[in-house]
This record gives sequence, C-alpha cells and structure tokens, in this order.
Amino acid sequence: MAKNEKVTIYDISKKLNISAATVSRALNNNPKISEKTRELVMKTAQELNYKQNRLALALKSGKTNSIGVIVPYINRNFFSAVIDGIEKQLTPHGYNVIICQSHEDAINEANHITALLNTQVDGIFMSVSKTTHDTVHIEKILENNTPLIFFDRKKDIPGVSSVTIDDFRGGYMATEHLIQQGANRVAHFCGDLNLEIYRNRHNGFLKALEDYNIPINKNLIIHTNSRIEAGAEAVAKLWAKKNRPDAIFSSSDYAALGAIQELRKLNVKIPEEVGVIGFSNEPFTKYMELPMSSIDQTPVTMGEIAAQVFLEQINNKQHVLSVEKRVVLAPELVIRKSSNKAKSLKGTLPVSTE
Amino acid sequence: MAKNEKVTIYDISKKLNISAATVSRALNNNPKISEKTRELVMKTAQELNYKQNRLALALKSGKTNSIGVIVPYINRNFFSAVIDGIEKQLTPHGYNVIICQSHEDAINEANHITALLNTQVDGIFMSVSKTTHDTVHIEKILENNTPLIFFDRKKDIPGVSSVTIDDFRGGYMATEHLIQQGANRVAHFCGDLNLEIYRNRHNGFLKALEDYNIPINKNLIIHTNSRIEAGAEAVAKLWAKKNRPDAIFSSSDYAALGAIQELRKLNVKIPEEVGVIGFSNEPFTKYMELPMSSIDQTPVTMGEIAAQVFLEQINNKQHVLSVEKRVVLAPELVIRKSSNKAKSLKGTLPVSTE
DNA sequence: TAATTTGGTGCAATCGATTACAAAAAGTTA
DNA sequence: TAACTTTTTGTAATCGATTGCACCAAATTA
Repeated sequence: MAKNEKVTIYDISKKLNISAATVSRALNNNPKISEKTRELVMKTAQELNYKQNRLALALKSGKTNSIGVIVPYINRNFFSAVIDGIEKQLTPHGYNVIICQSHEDAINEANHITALLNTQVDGIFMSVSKTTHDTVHIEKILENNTPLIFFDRKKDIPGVSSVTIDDFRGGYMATEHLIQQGANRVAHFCGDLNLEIYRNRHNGFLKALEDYNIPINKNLIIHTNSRIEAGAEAVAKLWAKKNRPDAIFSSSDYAALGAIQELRKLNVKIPEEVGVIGFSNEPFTKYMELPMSSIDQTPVTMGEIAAQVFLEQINNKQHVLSVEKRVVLAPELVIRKSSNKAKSLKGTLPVSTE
Repeated sequence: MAKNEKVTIYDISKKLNISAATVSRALNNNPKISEKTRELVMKTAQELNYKQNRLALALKSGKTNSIGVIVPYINRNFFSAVIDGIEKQLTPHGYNVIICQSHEDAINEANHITALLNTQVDGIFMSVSKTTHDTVHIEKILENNTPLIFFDRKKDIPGVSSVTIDDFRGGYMATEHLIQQGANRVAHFCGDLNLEIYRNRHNGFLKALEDYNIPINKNLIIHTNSRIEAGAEAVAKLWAKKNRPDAIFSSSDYAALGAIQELRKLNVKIPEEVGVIGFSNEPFTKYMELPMSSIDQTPVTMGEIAAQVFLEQINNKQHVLSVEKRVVLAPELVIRKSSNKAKSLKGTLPVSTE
C-alpha cells in the first residue's frame, strides 16, 4: 500500500491472525504446515506484494549469497569473459556477483578485499594485480575463513584453489608454430616476469627453441608491457639493428598489434618476412585487416570452472577444512594470417583456423 | 582467535566490562564517549581484529551501501566504461557495485531486478535490453521505492532520471561530416528502431540530409543489427545494385567494420570512393589498419554523471519524492582515416582527430 | 551544603527472518 | 470416553549493530 513501507512476514501474520513463525514456515514450504494455511499465506503474500528481506536472512544464516570478483580491469575481454563464466554458473544458484577493479594497483586490491569481507561475501574470486607483491592483504581473506579462488593470475598460498591455463604450453605452442612456419630467429616480447603467467610463457618459449635446436639469442627477448606502444617501440628497436628476427611471439595481443602496425610502416611483409603471434585472443585480433594469430585462454570456461570449484569447496567445507584444487586448462592455438604462410591450412592442422 | 568465530561488539564489551552500546558509540566516534573509553575500545577492537558486520548495520539502517547495475553485456567497451565511471564516483562513498548482464533478454532483466530488490540495493542503474518492450518489471523498482537511473538506453517512465547522449546530434554530426567530405549519396545502417537511441540517430541522419538539401533515398537506408556480418551483408546488398552510395554512416561500429571489410574485398577505395563512419568509438576502431571514424559517447563521463545524479537523488529524498533529472551529454565526432579525404586535418576542424 | 547542569554509560527495543522447543489441536486406538 | 499419537501452530531467542531514553556520577553554581 504505502509506498515506503516494506511488507514483512509480520504484516502477513497480523492480517491472517497467525504467528510470524507459521508464515515463515509456510513461505519456505516447511512440510509441517497444513496445506490450507500454506495456500492462505502464499496468497496473502502475493496480495501484499511481500518480498523476502535477504538482509535479515543473511544476518541470521551468516550467508549473503553474494560473491566478490576482483580483476584488474573489467574492460578487457579476457576478464569480462571470465566473469561471464562465473556468473553463468552462479546465478542459477542464487548468487549475486559483486565486481571490483583493482586497476592493477595493490592498494585498491586491498581496499576491495576489506570491503568485500565487511559485506560478508560468501567467497572471493580474484586475479591479482601486477603490482601485488606481498600477500598479507590476501591472506586476510583466509583468516576471515572466506573461500578464495584465484584465476589466471595467482599467488602461491597454501590451501587456495586456482584455475589457470597452462601458460608454459601456450608459450611453447606459439613458438613451435612459428618455427614450423620456417622461422629460426624468433623474437619474444615478454611481459612483467614478476607475474607467473609471463614467466611461464617465457619458459615455454625457451623450451620450444631448445627442442628445435635453436640457440637462444638474448637480443631477441624484449621486455614490454601490454600496451600497443610498447610493441611498436620494440619493433623499432629490433629493426634498428642488424640480425633482425623472422618471427615474433608476443605475450600480449596489444603489444603484438603495435608490432604489426610498426612493421607495416617499415614495409615489412607479414607473414612472409615476419610471422607474428600474440597471446589472449582478444576479439580485435580477429577483426584486423590482417587477422592476428593468438593463443586462446578459454576465459569463459575458466570462469565456469572457478565457480564450480567454489561450489565444491563450500559444500565440502564441513568435512575438509583446506581443500585445495589447482585446475590447469589447456590453451588453444588460433592460427590466422599474421603467422600463416600457407595459402590454406584448413584441415591440415589439429587447431582452429579462421 | 578461533578461525570460525567472528568478533562482535559484544566480545569487546565483555572483555572491557562495558556495554555493547558504549562500544558501538566509541567505534562510531560518538562525542558522548570519553576519550579514555574510546581509546580503550579502539585498541581492543584492533587487538581482537574486530570487523563491523555490515549486514547487521544494513538491516538496522535499511541501507546496504551497494547499488546494482544492469547492462546488456559487460563485455562491451561502452558498458564497461560506464561502469568504470559509476564505480569511480561511488567507491569513495563506500558503495559496492553489483553488476548484472541481461544478455539483451527482458526475462534476465526482470530476474536481476527481483534479485537486486531482494538484496535491498540502495539504487539501480540500468541500460535496457533490446528485447524489453513493456516496463512492468522496471516499474517494480519504483514501487519498491528504490532509486532508478537509466543510462544510454532508457524508457520513458515518469519520475525516473536518465543520463544519455544526444543521439540525434551524433547522427547529425556523423552525416554532416560525410557530406562535408563531398558525399551526396549517404547510406545509413540503422539499428533496431524500437530503441530510442537508434531512432534518434536515424532522425539526426535525416535532418542532416534535409539541411543540406539532399533527397532521402530509402534504398540507402538499411536495417542492420550490431554485428560485423550484418554490415558486410548490407554492403553486399548495396553493391549488387546500381546507384551505389558514396558514404556510409553506421549506427554501430561493428556493422561499420563489417562494411569496411566487405568494401575492401570489393576493391572499393576508402575513403576516396566511399567514406565510412561508425558509432560508439569502440577501441578497435582506433587500432584498425584503416582507422575508423566514429562518434564517441563519452561513456566514463556518462557513468560518473549517472552516479552523481543518484547521490543527489538520495540526498534530496526526504524533501522531494520524485526528483527527475534528464541529463543529455554531447557526443564527440572523432575523425579518422576511413572518412577523411584531406591529407591532414589537424587543427582545421573543432573536433578530435587521431 | 544543596541544587542544578553536564558528561558518560547502560538498558532495552529495533531491524526481519529463522528455528528449537513447547503447547495446543486434531486424529487414533482401546 | 480416556489415553495416546500425530499434526499443526505459537513462544521466544537469535543473528550484530544502533539509538532513544533513563540514570548515575562528577562538576558547577547558588
């Protein structure tokens, strides 16, 4: 009726002259309630436009039915796709997803953790920021006894589950592919080696060279960040010298894009003179004039599995206090024009081509 | 101490042999509490690692300090940027942002609204889905007396504030620009005219033609959705006939991208033979081999202003029950190669060029 | 010294829903 | 019909923090 007043079970109980306890039980389909009463309550609830106050429930039960996700940026396809996967799995279970961005800043990350814990979320999913070195703020989640799941970028904390992809394998696949296309001077744009994911990609790169008996040339390994400009600068630097590379494996799609733009300016033919492959399979790679090869991280799957791990964890909680599950997904090589010298590759390789 | 037990103000009060009321007041810096007691409480709270239970607070105060945002997809630069803006403004005020995706489905939208209302969010920001026609589920928000702010895609509901851009003007600017580049057969890819934003862009297009005395040619107006394929198909259709256009204004960047790809296949020179401009200024437009002109919707600003409108609204609530504010932002024309016949335009037009 | 002000705390109700336990109502059996 | 089950419903405590009101003690004033 009145706009301001929210309808509670007490309003229903008063109207029907029964106790609030009965109303509560009727609404929850408690079998101890007679069919007659239940129907009456249900009908009245509908009439009064009753809505359960989840806060009261949460306070009583200690469960908020919401989980927090902390990512560097939501504005990156990889992360928003992971969130998509998490949401897809958790919404049917009645969870709300609270999303926070760290903007790659450990301080924001810590603040968000505090806020989420105060909100009493039932679990936290996170991909750590690049500037996160020590983990005291993360361990607060565990002290608070809140389930924590890392995805993609993790820290090694005992008892914490994680879902990642096999970055080593991704790095290996990318490099191997370039070698198979005839390259033997493969450059590598590696990201911040503080982050495990970039270290692993880098190691995969090295191992591929080793397996194919290609000597490692330190001049061809460039430390870049994930920005377009960084890729362009790296190319400028490499082409200023002699002994230029004949292929580039970039740990970032954005840096790879910058590289391609710069190579075009220098009139270098791609993929004939230089093959290029990135990492992440951001949507733009597909839409480019010269579509770019990349490594797909199956982010939606990653989110879905992270959510499943979470659900398992809270269900087993009473039995095993520190379940720990480390899921490693397989990356997928996506070959497009930027690295593909063959006219047509369809059906010739066990990978997706587009 | 024990991992499971959360510390409450009662634990503090017991330890210090004072009442919980005093503890609460001390923690909230109530001036009625003596300095000595306050310090003691603060110190003890720290020692015991006390964390306020926001649920209890929320239940008591009726405020959850969280708001909900419903967008079609978070995985679209425009929307994630708006969310960014909202978050930027609201985080300092202690709000959590709960994000939901409708996936352009009115049913999901309704479910999310119900969930958010049950969660007792302090406000809801939304951009309606394409399939939302009737608004009963949206009006439930108002019945619940929860502040609602539309952004970008709105419905006309009395008393609801909105932040949008001037799509008419955007459509006009885009079209005028093409005309000024010499075009007089401008094609228009218009989106779903059920949505106000596409209608407005379309009307802006028509008005520009009128102002420049260019007759309207219905054959050049194509209904497309926002997908790449749709743009490609539209071009295929147009080029199959005679009387081809000499410019294209697409209400979607994605359709414009498809158009450019198709035009290249047909060996049509851009921008010499056909100028192309999109709408939204998605990041990829800038990174294309042939960077694409577009209309920027200043999404971060949109989010920031939406948040400000919300804050104003809840502060004025006691005074005016139905404030209604309709903010319309100005779009920005971004000229890039795809529509720019002049070698260099820098400084010659009052618009941003890149 | 008595009366009054001021400062600091405590008591108890409140927010809305759940649930163990008690109690009443209805149904069964002898 | 008395005694006993079985159903169904009610009472009251609980989750944790806040806050109006009452109260006591110390300080001030007359």
